[in-house]
Amino acid sequence: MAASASHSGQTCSMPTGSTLQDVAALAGVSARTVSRVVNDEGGFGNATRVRVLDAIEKVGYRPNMMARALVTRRTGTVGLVVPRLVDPFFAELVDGIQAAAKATGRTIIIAKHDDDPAAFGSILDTLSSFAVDGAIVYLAHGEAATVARHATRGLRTVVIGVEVAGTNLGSVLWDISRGAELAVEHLVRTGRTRLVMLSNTDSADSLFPPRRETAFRHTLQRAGLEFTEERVVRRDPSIEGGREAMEAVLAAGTPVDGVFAYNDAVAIGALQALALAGLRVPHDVALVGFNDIAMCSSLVPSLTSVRLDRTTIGREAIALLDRMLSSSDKQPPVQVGVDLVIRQSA
Amino acid sequence: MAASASHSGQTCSMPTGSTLQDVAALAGVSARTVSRVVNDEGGFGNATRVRVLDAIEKVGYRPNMMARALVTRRTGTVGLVVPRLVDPFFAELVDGIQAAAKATGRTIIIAKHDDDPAAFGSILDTLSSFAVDGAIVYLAHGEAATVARHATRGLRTVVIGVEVAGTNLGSVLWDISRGAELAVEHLVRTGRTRLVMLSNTDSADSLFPPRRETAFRHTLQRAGLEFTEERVVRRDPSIEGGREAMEAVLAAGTPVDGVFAYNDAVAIGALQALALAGLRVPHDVALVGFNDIAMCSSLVPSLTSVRLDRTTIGREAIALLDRMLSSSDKQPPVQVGVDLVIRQSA
DNA sequence: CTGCGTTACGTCAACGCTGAAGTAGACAGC
DNA sequence: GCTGTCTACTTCAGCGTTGACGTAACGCAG
Repeated sequence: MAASASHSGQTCSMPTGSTLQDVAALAGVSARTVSRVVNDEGGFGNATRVRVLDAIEKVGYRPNMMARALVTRRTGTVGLVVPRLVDPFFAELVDGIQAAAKATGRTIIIAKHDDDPAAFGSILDTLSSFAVDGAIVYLAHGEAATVARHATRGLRTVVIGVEVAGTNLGSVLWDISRGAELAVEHLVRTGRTRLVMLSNTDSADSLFPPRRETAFRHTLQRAGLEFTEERVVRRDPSIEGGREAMEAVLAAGTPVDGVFAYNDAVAIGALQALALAGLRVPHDVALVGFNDIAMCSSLVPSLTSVRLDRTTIGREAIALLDRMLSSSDKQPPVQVGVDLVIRQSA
Repeated sequence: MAASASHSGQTCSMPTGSTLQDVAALAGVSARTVSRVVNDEGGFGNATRVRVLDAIEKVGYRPNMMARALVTRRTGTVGLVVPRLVDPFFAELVDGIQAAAKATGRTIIIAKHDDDPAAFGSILDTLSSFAVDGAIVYLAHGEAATVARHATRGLRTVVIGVEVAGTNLGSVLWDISRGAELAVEHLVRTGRTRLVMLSNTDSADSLFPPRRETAFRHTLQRAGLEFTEERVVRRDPSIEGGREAMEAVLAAGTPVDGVFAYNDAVAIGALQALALAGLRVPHDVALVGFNDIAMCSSLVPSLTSVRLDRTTIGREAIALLDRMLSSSDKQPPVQVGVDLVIRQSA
């Protein structure tokens, strides 16, 4: 077949790309041999290799991943599930993971769940359908059970950010408590004594312990500074929330010369509120954010923040998934360090 | 086979999820019938449907997309290629497209090319390998030829943001010139007469015409305001670039009471520079951004900006791709409206 | 010249699914 | 009763690829 390839051999509309068969026919070998060359399995002569490679070039052959995946059960694809893409933290996280995946020749399928448990479940179903080699997920609230169930069914999964106990999930963790300590210690060390934390409303009732708040309290106490409940103000962890929280602190007349924000967005909001109130940062009030999103260095004043290195997280997550794919032993959680990036704001 | 399903029927390690065959055996019908039920093709009795659905539930069957795609040549997947994910504009664009895709039951594979032509090409190759139904791409500089070549090979492609002439690509466009006009007209209408544009260095030599700059010049002229070259300052289209550009304007002593920024990041930078210089926005200087990223409404003062509605763009891109998939006729470009969102800064 | 190992292939079946075509039974009309 | 039409199925092949296995040709030791 396809022997009608006349001199120019140009098949006009190539609706379904060419296959191993086409290449084989042109090169005068069997499809199996072409497959061997494509996958560099060895077991072919050099002359054959050259002929096959030529033919591949000529017909523009691209391996069909669907067919390959059907037989090998590996797609070279990793599902990545995050709550949101518009949040710079997650956008940068995705970026880091994708860079790491690229380095190991994997493709990433990104999905977002918007903290919707139903969406979360169906995303995992879809990923299974697509026969991803594994998944890296940042959990929706309380969806640990769902992800654990899928993992039991065979989806190798790395959870990032929290440890889910008693399952065969992998974990890549960072020490939020330590990060918060670093931030507060820095404020104390630079002479701030009237500290306030702008926290997340979720912290009050979250399934996860309010690690930043706990660290804030303990670090204050260790430093011999008084902790009172009015020194933690909780709002939505957004710019607006941060602005409101800071305004609330100022309106309440709480004396303040240092602020630890739940995340960088909150810190940005605080920066706005302080500017509106005519307070200078860091002269009057020092300010520390959390996450170290890219924008921190672009602010005026630039924002001191606790850094979670997304490149490292990505690399570790992919590496852990690799280990989980090549061995079914339970893999220990991976800790990624946090550090404080000191800029102008504190 | 698999008749060993004892009373509880629990297969412990389920490495390769169950198949149509497994369901068929349990329900006592042929695999083809199960397939019919799964795809709701009709041609089965109600009793059978219930039995099959039960069996599906029981064995936890999930269709294997690879196998299905191999036969049907449709994966229900769309490749989405953007330059960057960390840029809020693209993050929001991805969000909009993904929302639209979800509504039509599609899955999105996201890839980023970082304006690297080599990466761009290999991304398109990968997408072809994965047999995506189509692709939505935001071009890297000058990669129109690459995308056109892939389109010729059968990859249905929608290009967003620019029109690529003389090809079988679809386009979703927005009228940047009109957006720039709206912005500048607004500044003029509100009594600003000493306008400055903070532009992109690329504008000078880009393959794309510098539409914002042209519109700026023409709108000034139409309004009877003098245009001089010093009224356009070009820098990197980032926060830092915007800050530098604004500082350059102030340092040069160019009189200014209105600023049109290349994008919102530049506007944010300008906002910083103006604040540092003790100028109030909008009292002393009015400021308009471009794109209307989410953060515009969170700034202080909130930023007036030209809105490109990402939800609409996403919906139109997916709809256009749908049309391209169901008909091989050349589809006309789709225009998405732009408008000006007036906030505090102008 | 035989036996055995190695290299370089080819052949065949299978992955899980669906399109096409077939079949068995029920039911209607004349 | 015969034909035709419909419904509800079944059977079979094949999508493009790779794993398992077969085999022809060659080299080389004895």
